[in-house]
Amino acid sequence: MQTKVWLFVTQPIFKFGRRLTLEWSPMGLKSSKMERYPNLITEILKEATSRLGLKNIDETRRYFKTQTYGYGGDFSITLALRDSKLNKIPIEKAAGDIKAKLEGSKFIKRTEVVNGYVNCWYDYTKLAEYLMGGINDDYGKSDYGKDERVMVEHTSVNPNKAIHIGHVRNSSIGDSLSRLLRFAGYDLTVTNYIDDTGAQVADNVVGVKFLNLPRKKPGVKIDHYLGDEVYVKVNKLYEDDPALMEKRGLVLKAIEEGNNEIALLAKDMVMDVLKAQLQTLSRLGVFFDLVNYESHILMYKFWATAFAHMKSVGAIKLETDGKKKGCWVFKTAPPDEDKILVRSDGTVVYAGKDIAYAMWKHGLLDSDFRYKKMELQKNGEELWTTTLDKDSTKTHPTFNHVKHSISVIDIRQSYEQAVVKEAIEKLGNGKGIDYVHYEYGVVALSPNTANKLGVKETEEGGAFQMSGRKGVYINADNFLDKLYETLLDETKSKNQNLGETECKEVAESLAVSTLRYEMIRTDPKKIIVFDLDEALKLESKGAVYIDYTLSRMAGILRNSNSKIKTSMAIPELSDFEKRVLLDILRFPEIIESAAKALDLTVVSGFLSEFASDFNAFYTNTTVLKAEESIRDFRLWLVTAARTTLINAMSTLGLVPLERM
RNA sequence: GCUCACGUAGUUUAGCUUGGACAGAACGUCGGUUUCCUAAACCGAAUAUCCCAGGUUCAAAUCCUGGCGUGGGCACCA
Repeated sequence: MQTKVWLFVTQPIFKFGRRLTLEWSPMGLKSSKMERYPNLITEILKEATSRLGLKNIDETRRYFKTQTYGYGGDFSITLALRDSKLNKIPIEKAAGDIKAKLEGSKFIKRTEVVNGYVNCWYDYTKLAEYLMGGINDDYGKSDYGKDERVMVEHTSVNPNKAIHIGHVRNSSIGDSLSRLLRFAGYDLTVTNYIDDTGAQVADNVVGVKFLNLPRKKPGVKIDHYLGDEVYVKVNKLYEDDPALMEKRGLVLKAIEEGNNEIALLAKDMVMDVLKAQLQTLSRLGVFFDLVNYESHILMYKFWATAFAHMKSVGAIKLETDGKKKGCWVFKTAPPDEDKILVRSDGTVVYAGKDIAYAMWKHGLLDSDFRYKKMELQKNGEELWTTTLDKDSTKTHPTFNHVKHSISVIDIRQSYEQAVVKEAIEKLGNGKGIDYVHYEYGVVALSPNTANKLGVKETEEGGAFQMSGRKGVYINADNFLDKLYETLLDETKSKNQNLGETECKEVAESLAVSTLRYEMIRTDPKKIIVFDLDEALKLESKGAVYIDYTLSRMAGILRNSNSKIKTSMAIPELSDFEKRVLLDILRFPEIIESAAKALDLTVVSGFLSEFASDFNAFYTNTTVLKAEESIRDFRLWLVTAARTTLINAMSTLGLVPLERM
C-alpha cells in the first residue's frame, strides 16, 4: 500500500547517537565532537551562578522556582531565605542584595522583592533573538551522554505467546528510554533477550508433540494461536494429568541437549513466535539492534566462564553443610541470605544465567558471541542476532563492553535483579560499572474487564493480575485493532475531504501513539489498571490532543506563502506567545534532565503542557492575518514550535501527524 | 513474620531527590465560545482533613519515627 508522504513528518533518525564501532562504521560518524544546541536555561543559570557567587548551576537550580502562583514573575529565587539565616541578616536585606547582584543580567529584564522572594521577569526580546539563530531540525539534541556506552534490554517476552498489553508497557518504556538516551547523545545498543529454553516453550512443544495439537492454524497469527490455544490448553491438562508434566521434563531435557527432533521443533516454534512478536513491536514503532537467546549463553559456555571467574575471585562459595549443602552460593551483603546460583544437582538457576549475561554486557567475559543479520527493520536499521553458525560474518557492530546497562523488567523480579546488580558491580571491581534494573509496575485488569475474559470472582475495586497460563490477558494486536476502529470512525467523521487510505493511516498512527503514551505518561512504579471500555473512550488530553496540536502548527505553515525569516525586530509579546517561547527554550533542558534521571514523565509532562500552551496561543492569536511585522515573528515561532514538538514526540516514540 | 513500592479533588494524577508564597493539571460536572490559520479546540466556575498520629524546623505534601491501607517480593521456579 502506498503511503502518502504529505501526511507524515519523517521521523528524525538520531544518527549521531549510534554506536561507536570497532570494525564497522556506517558513514564515518565515529566519535566526532557533536555540536551543542543552545540550552538557554543553562546559560541563564550559569550567569546567575557567577553573579550570586554559588558553587555550580546545580546549586543555583535549587533556589530557582518556576511556580510563582499569583505573585508575578516568570520565576522566583528563594535564596534569600537561606542567606538571611546563614549571615544573620534580615530577610528583606538578603533579598535586596540578590536583586542588586542580578542587576544587568543578560536575559533578566526586571526583578522585584516580595516576602523575601526575588521575582524575576525575562527579557523576551533577548530570549527570542538568542533562540532565533539556534533552531534547526536537531533542536534539543545534546551531547550529554557523549562517549558513554549503554545497553538497554527490554521486552524479552517468552517466545511462546503473543505480546499482551502488560508487555507493551515494558516495550514502550524500553523503546522510549532508548530514543531519549540516543537523543541525549549516548552510544546505545538495544537488545531483546529471548528465553528459548524455558518451561513455557516446552509447554507448547508438549501440546504439539504429545497431544497432537496442530502446529499452526490457518488464518490465525501463530503467536496468538500457540499462546491463546495450545499453551492454555496444555496448562489446563497438567492439572488433571500429572503424567503430562513428566513429558515437559522430557522436552526440557531434549532442548538442553540439542541436536534432536524435539529441539529442532522447539527451535522452529520459537522462531515463528518471535517473528510474529516482532511484527507487533514493529507496528508499535519498537525496534532493536540485537536479539540474543538464552540457549546461546549455554552453548557458548558463558555460564562456565562466568562461574570459573567468580570462583577465582572468591565471589561464590561451595556450601559444605547446612540446608544449602552442595550448592554454590553468592555471598550477599550481611542482612540478606546468600543466594544459591548452582543447585546441588549441578544445574544453574535463573539468576546465575543472568549474571553471566550481564558480565557479557559489561565486557567482563573474555569470550563473545558470533553474529549475523536477522532482518532489515521498518525504521531502516538492521536487526542482528547471535548465531551458532561457524561461518558467520566477522564484521559486525560492537554490541557489548558497555559502562551502563539498563534492564527493563517488571517489579516482581526486584530481588533477583538486586542479586545480579550486586554481583556484577562487585565483579566489575572499580571499573565504574553501572547496572540498572529499571523496574515498573504491572498492568492489571479492572474487575469489569477481567469478567469479560472469564474470571469468575468479582471483588469491588480490586484489580486482577493477567495470566498467560490461564488465558486472562488482552493481546496487543487485538487491542490496537479495536483502538484503530474507534479512531477510524472518528477520523472519517472529522475529515470528509480526506481519502480512505489517508484516514486509515491517521487512525493507525493515532492508535499506536495513544497506546504508547498511556503506557509511559505516569510514574512507572504505579500499577496501571486497564479497563477495556475506559481505554477506548480516549482521554481527551492524550496523544490525540498532542497530534492535533501538531496538525494545527502544520496547518498554519501549509497555508502560509511567506518565507520564514530568522532575523527581525522582535515585537512586544503577548502572554500566549511568551508561554510558547518559554516551552521551546526549556526543551533542551527537559531532555537532559529526563536522560539524567531516566524519567520519561519529564518529557510526557512537557509535551502535555506545551500542547496546551500552543492551543491557547492558537485560538487567541491569529498568525496569517496579523500585520506583517508581527506575522513574521509568529511564523518563526510556529516553525520553532513545530520542530520542538516533533522532536519531543519522536523521543517518546509518538508518531507525529501533520494532518488529521 | 520480614522486606520493598505506592497512598494527593468523585476519578486519573504532577509536585517529594535538594523543605519555602495560595498544593499544579486532566477527566467527569456546570456555564460560555465557531462569518477568522482544523472546535479531536478554547475560556470560565465548583470540587483537596496532601492516609493517620507524633517529631525536627522560623517554615513540612516534601525530612525523621510509629501506625493504617493497597500491591509486590521473601525458591535448589522461570
